[in-house]
Amino acid sequence: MQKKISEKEFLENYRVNDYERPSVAADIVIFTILDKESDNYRKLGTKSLSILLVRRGGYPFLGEWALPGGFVKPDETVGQAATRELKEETNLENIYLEQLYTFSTPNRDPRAWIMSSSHLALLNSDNLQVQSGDDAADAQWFTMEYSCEENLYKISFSNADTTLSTVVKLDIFNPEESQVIENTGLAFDHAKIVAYALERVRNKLEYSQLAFNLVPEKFTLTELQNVYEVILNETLFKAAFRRKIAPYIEETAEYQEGFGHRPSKLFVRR
Amino acid sequence: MQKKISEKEFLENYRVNDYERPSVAADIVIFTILDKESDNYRKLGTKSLSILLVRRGGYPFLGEWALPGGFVKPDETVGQAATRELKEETNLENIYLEQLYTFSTPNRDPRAWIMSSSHLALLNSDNLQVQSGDDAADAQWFTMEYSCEENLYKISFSNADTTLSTVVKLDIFNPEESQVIENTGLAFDHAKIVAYALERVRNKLEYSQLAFNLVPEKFTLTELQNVYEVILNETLFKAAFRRKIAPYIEETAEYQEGFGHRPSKLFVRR
DNA sequence: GCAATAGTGTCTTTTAGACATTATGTG
DNA sequence: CACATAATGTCTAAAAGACACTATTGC
Repeated sequence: MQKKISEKEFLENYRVNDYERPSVAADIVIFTILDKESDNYRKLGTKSLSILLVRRGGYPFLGEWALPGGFVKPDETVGQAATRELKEETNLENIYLEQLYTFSTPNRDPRAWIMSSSHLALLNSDNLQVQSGDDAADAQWFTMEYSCEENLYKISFSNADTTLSTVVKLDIFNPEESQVIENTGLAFDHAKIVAYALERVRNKLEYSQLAFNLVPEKFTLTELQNVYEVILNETLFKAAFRRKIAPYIEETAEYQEGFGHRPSKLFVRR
Repeated sequence: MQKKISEKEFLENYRVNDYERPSVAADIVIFTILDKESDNYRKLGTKSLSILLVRRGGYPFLGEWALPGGFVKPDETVGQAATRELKEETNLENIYLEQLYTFSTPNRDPRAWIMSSSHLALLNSDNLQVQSGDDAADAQWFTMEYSCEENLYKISFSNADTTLSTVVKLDIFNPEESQVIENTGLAFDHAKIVAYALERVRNKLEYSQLAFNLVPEKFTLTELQNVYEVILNETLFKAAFRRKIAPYIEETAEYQEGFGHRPSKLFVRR
């Protein structure tokens, strides 16, 4: 039957409505390393992994906190939608962005059949100087603390006035099958998405150069080491760390001065 | 405004048609290791990485070869859709399946706005004894050969009567932006998807236990080493290989006999 | 000078690379 | 018994782990 008509005719007669279609949203897990400045002029600040969340101003999950995101339009890819949302939230462009996973459990959104193509974005402290975008009325940075044993992620999120917490038994092969054991304040299935993003970052840190996206263009080796320590939740040996990253960095002639200790050399990514 | 109505009212009045929606398909890159038996009773067969492709019986891309797949239904996840398609194609269940990437370039399908949530499935030679499913009329195994230098993948696919080939400059951070430099016989953007699947398998082989999905439940260490060699496109040192995988295997009391050489012990995954 | 961090040296332990050697079933 | 593969031993080289030590700065 089909062979009797031309491809042109076929395409003109194609009826997209023969199949039910989902809405597709692009959601973004935006991580950065925030620095809590020290009161002691000698000491360095303490760093912490942080995430940008937006307060929901409408139903469903009114008043809870969600990942930034929005619906994908017909003239863009899911990645372009995420880039657009990122710009609207943070006013930033040229940010590291990678696709994470497409969450598609039929009832994950009470409104309708809505899939979430989730993304991971990493900002460095240079980026944070920039003010937030138009859509960011209720966007806030939360510092994260977590523990993870046998894929049981216990995560807490804190800002000046709020603390959220969640416990997720992550299924690393099939993140949608993860069990949300406890969850206070995170909307939708976003606890699963955040846990999976954290898992991804922890893993990729070890076999890729992801960490450079979380430090400024010029950075000290201690800053870079802090990124690893804060994400991996462990302290590393300085000498071993420097040996390991040596192939990926290049020293500059500049130094970071102004603290009560020996100035540190600034490096750039090779 | 929204605060004046209840969540129940909001959900009842939610109009999904306010936004345009794409169709979403689940496509599957199904890899296995095929064994070409040797004519010499002493010698072992030569293994090769292979992929299952289906010949398109309708427009668009009539007569070309495509990944198995189909549209996602409203009561299933993209993963469940992939599992269902896999069953229809191969008649197999409980197969290793992981989500690969969601391809969503607006014009990637000439019919309409159709995203592809692509998946990776791995079969072992036990699985291959099973006959193919109903939908598999034109499904065929192609053995693959490839080279890769600086993410330039040159891949050829061969079966008894056909050879396809493609050259893809893979963008590993953003696979949709990969350049298809040459492509004979693969439909849609499936060349990009296959190249990305191959990249994923090559990488994951090194830091995960993916390889065990490509050997039978009981396997010889040479079989397992062959999986690595065929996928990584390089020969490995036997002693070093065995040291490295020792923590992940457990020996059985059984041996594989019947060849003109010393029998090899059978192992299982730990 | 002291507190705090920067940067390096070095010893030990572990892991990986490269062969070489011994073992064994089947025609 | 010869062929082809199985399995292991061993020497060397490289990488990782664990500390200790020296170098600088601002107050």
